[in-house]
Amino acid sequence: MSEETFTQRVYDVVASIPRGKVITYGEAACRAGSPRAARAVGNVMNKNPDTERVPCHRVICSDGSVGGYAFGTSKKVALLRKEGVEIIDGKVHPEYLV
DNA sequence: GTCGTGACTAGCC
DNA sequence: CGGCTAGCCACGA
Repeated sequence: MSEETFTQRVYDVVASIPRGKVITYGEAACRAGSPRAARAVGNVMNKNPDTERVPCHRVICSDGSVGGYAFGTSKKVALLRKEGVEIIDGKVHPEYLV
């Protein structure tokens, strides 16, 4: 149970993000147990095999930019907007952060 | 055990 | 405001 790796932990954290909200890679990394592993989180998301189970599109950069997406940043933005997240100039409003 | 990789972050010019 | 550098972490080969 507690043998979960950082990767497994990230999936759980991202999956716990409420719809219509987003968090930064640093925040996800912090919840995963490594506040400095924002980059590692990105790696996990990129390898994320279950995008439907893990809404990796709800993870954005700390500066508000959408960041990247395995299916294309454009797709990520479209999904966020559908969830109710307002994005301007490619940047998500900080109030949407959980 | 070592190296390379990447959807990051913060600081500096 | 915009671009670049250096530092950071976890995973696979």
